Amino acid sequence: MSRTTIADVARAAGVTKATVSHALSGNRPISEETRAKVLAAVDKLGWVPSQSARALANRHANAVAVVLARNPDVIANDSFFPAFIAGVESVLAESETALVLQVVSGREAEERAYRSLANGRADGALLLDLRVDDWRVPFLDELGLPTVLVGAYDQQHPFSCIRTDDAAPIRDIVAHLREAGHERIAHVSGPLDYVHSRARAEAYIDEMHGDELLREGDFTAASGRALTAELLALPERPTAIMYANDTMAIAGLSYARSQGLKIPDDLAISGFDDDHLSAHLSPALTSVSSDPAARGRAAARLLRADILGAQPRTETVDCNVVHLRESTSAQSSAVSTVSRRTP
Amino acid sequence: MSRTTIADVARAAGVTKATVSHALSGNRPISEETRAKVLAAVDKLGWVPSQSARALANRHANAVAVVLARNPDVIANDSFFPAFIAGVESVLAESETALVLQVVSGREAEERAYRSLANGRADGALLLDLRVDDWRVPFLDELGLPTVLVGAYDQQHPFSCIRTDDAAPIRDIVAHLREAGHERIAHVSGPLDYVHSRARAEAYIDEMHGDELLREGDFTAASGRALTAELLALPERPTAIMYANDTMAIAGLSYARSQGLKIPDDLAISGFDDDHLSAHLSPALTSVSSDPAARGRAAARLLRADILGAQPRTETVDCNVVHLRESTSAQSSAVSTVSRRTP
DNA sequence: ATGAAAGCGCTAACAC
DNA sequence: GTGTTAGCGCTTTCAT
Repeated sequence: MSRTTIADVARAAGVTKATVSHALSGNRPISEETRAKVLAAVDKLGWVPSQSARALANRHANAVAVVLARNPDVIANDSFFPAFIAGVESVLAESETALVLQVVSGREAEERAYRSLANGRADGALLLDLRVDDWRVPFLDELGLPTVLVGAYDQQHPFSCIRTDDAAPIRDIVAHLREAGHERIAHVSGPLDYVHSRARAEAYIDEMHGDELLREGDFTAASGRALTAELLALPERPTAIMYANDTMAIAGLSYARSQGLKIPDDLAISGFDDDHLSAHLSPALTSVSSDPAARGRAAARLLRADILGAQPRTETVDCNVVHLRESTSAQSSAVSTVSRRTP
Repeated sequence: MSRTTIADVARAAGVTKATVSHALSGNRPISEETRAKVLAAVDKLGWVPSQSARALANRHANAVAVVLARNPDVIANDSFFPAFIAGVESVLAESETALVLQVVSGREAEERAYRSLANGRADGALLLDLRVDDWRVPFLDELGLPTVLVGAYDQQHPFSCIRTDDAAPIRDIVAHLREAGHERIAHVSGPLDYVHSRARAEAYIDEMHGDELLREGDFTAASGRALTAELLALPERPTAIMYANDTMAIAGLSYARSQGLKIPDDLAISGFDDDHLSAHLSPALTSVSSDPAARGRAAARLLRADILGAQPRTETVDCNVVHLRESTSAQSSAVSTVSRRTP
């Protein structure tokens, strides 16, 4: 418990608290001589300003927040999140800003969390896992907490936003599958109230002219398996299944194999998110990498600007790359990594 | 920016600030009647106490910290970290405690980070990636910041500690490989100044009676590949390689294959950390799962107790489970998952 | 260029 | 049982 305060420093330097404060912030002219004395005293006492006192006086916390309403288990198996956070941190580190992470369960807890964040714990928030008509958007607007939406949120909103084109890679994969002769192409999506799940599903529906072979999953291996079973039990079963993440894809792949199907010859399979091991599976899994770190960096930069008072703006981070691999190409073996930037 | 303060609530309820404060904290007797009035006013105004003001007055932040001195990229590809954080959060959520995550580069930045955390940003810290003779241990002791060491730190220290037995799974795998007839067993470790890397390496050296086939990697795919190349170029090449994580193991596996070796017949391979896809690789990768979430929960509980003034104590969380799979067993195919609790 | 003093919003002695 | 008041450690007018 560092008991040294600005008063101790002031005393040691033979000046007042105000002078110490200004010597460090540069908020008013200070003679070189006294500044040197102050700096020496600071150094000698190893003083670091109290974050809480500073936050109270300044009305800002030097911290930004991410609130996750997810189940802790889901966080553990998500490959997007850690990379995203890493990207965020790489920007925040420049300005010695901290990241406050809060996991909540239930809407009431989440509201409390945002209220208390807005009340001195954080200067802004990053909103993930956006849902269609997300209640948090108007709520945070009312709280007046600078916020950046991470995801293509289409409703009215007053915030900065990091968009991604989720439709393009889906269309690309459909096109690829069709070239390979597939006609009955299914899609196991994520929960459709997530904006990104919906965007992908809509692109799929648009390409396929219908949702006959669309099934709504929840990103877990269990749902991947169950929905694959359902699809394969159809009178006319699909010959290809596109999954909304790699976890479901692999669960589906295992199930299909257990039913005696050969991948990709009997059933083509693609994932999404491109887990760092997916390229090493056998067959290597076709997937879409999306550079979550780049999105984290962009989001953090936008949020920093917003906090400093910039006008909110929308930025599209186009980093989806389709990796076509063995699991969708009957001529197997070759690890054909056709990378292609989405337009 | 919620402008409502405790004073507004007091006015609305027709009482003073002190009464409001106590009505909520229960720190002194309050008549049911006024408590009801206060609660109603709080509710009506949607008031949430200012974290910064409270932190300043109370000298505690309702937050704990994790400082990572890692490169952001490394965070993104680590399967331990997100699960650990998820475990931590599941405990912190109970007490509405926030987690402050800070990524720093360089020792000076790290010292500043801890100083400022100790100064009102956090009530305690979780120390990961422990190194032999870690400077942070005496440093945090001097700062007086309650801390929990996550890892088997053997030097003198005044903190609570979450230990894991890293040696046992290594011995198990060596034993398994020997039973399969292997004699030249190599180990590609993590950086040896990490206590867990060292513990594993020492167990290996002890089993093998030497470090002839030990190579020090850094957990990246690149180092896995390079050191595998080095080992396979040896006049008498190893017939088995144990890697300190799955990423290096898979990189090594790919390299070995590119040299025409069959896995596991020509070369047996094991990893560590049991990435959630490792069981789905082909051959399925022998690895060690370690339940990072359980360690996160234990660490958070210990830290909470420490902050509340409990005596520091050391707890061993024994959750290492060896998963023997195809990559180490010549009779391939069967996904033999021999799970076995380490003693 | 520097000092003095008034808060920031909350908690907790200290009255009554 | 409730009101008054003095801080917590910093920033920032307002003086000088």
